[in-house]
Amino acid sequence: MKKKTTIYDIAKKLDITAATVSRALNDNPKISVATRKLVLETAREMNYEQNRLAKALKSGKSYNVGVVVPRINTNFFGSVIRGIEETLYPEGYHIIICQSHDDERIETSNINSLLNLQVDGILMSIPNIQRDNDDLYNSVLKENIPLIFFDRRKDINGVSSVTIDDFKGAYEATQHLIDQGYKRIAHISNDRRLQIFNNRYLGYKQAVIDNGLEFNENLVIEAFSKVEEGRRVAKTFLEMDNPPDGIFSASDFSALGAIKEIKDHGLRVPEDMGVIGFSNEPFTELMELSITSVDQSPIEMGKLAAEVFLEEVNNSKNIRSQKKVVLDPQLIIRQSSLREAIPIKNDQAI
Amino acid sequence: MKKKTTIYDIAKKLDITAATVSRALNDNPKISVATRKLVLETAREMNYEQNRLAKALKSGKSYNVGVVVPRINTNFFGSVIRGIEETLYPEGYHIIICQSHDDERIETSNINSLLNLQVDGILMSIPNIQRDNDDLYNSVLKENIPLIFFDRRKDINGVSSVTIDDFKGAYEATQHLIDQGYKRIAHISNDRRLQIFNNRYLGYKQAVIDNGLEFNENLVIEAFSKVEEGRRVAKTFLEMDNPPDGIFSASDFSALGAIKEIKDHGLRVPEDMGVIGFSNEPFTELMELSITSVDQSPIEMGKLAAEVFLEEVNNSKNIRSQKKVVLDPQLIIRQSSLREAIPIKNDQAI
DNA sequence: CTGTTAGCGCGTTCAC
DNA sequence: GTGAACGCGCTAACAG
Repeated sequence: MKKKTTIYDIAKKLDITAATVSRALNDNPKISVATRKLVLETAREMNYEQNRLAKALKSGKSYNVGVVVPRINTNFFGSVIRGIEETLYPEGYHIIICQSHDDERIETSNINSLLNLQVDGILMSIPNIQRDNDDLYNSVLKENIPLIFFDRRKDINGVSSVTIDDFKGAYEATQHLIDQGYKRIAHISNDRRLQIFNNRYLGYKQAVIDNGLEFNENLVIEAFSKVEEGRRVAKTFLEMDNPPDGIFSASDFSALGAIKEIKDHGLRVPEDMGVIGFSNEPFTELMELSITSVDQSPIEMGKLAAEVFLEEVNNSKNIRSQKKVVLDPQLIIRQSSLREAIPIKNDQAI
Repeated sequence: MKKKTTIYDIAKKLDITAATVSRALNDNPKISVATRKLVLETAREMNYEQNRLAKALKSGKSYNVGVVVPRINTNFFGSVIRGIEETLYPEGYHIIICQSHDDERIETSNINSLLNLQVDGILMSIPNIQRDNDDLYNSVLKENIPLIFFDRRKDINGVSSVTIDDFKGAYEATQHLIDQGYKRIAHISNDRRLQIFNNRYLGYKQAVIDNGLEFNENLVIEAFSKVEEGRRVAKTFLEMDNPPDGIFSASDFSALGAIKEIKDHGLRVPEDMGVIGFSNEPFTELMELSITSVDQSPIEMGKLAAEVFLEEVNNSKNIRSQKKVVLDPQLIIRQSSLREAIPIKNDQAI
């Protein structure tokens, strides 16, 4: 274990006191230019590096931020974290990752553990199935450390959030289907206790109503974000007496499942049925029949969440801001919803 | 800022000394059962939590491990990190993530930064394009903290690694193509200064030779792991006087590009040409024409890397182990290489 | 068994 | 401007 050089080492060498070295290193105004220069030079010579643990213990600020996500190996969360890391690393912060596995108890453990590490902030998406962890979130606020939700948020007094406008994304997707001539639009939903899914549902519903179409609750079925689930729901739709001719899904995976099922039933996409997913997962672009989807710009979302954190941590510590940043979703039009041979407006379509 | 209870608080309350409290909390043998019980109880009452920063400062052990990957938002790296986190979190460790962006200078910054945080170990994949950062890796070893490479490794004295057997994976993929009746197998390679790609190349080559086929260097072309790159290389292959009828690609993305290009040339996959990728990216399974690929079991790889770290950190600190764990790759046979209507042996195929 | 003391590395009073 | 002294929270060494 090679010993690191401390401020004492360089103090001894220069025959001054450690306090002076500390001041020189921290740009303290009351110090002579000469000694500062001297200290900085010898610090470099001796490969001095500040011990961040000691500083953290002393100051209470660790320059670490905690990030809690249900799981890390999905394109969406991975990309958000990427955005967070890229914004915070240049500012001297490090990212500590925890996975909640959509489990409230693990989430509680994660957050307590992060608090104990004296993280300077926590950025997170709440678990999928969660009843009431408000006390937990409030305990973070009580410690006066910024808490920021991204994507899967919840209304908590004092907690900022960065999301996309799910309502708008869903509305535009549904509108696009209607514009393409589909007359009877169904919706594959997901657990609507989560705001994001409820908002997508509401956006869909509003678009249907605004276009003078009949809103039918039977055309809305919840499903997990899985291919098989999409198949299951599509099967139900197809076996109806009066089946839909368009599907807006709150998930790309269930959208894909729906497409597979539709084809297996001998129908064509997009000729007979139009399908749109949500999230713009990489595979939606790669498919032979590319899938129209709503992009959530996750990297951007991560960057913004990080920026909100930086604002909160740098500004007045006492005023809880509770900022709400809402990103614009972007409909990426691809083959699965393009029945009409209209010119493609969106240059991001293939 | 609500003050946390420290061992002093509980010492004062019990009218004993902080050292005793510390001993009680740390299962020190020389302490009476009575006081231990008393301490533990009041600790719980007062919601005491050990300050890990103070402990780290004192002990030099932070219970943090650093993970450095080129980028986090890919299925492979995300899954490895997932495996690492799931293994280390129950042991009380936290994961600090850094992205090197395949840049040596950022990598250097990452590692120095992690050392400064006094991480107890560093788990990483080396950057794609890298000349010689051996000094950097050795500086980690000099501090006597475990360094473990996963996937993208390099031979460094004292550094353990967890990889899959790329040679074997490539060999089996190529063999499978030959077994399916393809006679002239080409290879889309990648930067072979990286061991993984060189080993895939060697495995391919050996399989070709072992089967008595002609090995032709012209049938090996390097490409980045991108769809367009796969198209480019496939185009070159198809325009040859004597084009190949099978392609083993070191990447799923270039394999997909190749398939798209082949189809655009009016040929069929797998009837006219067989294609196999590498990594078992999620999309390979989802495609309408599902793609045969080599699975690298990334989550397992992460778990093993974490276990190797735990061994090294728990065992004798002075002996550098340099363990080499090699995982078995698994060929996932799907449609893109299945010309013969043979029964599918692999139950993981669709 | 338990109390006392000291130190991990740093920043920050308070004097001078 | 600079030095001396202290404390962040915890643990290890030495007493007793």
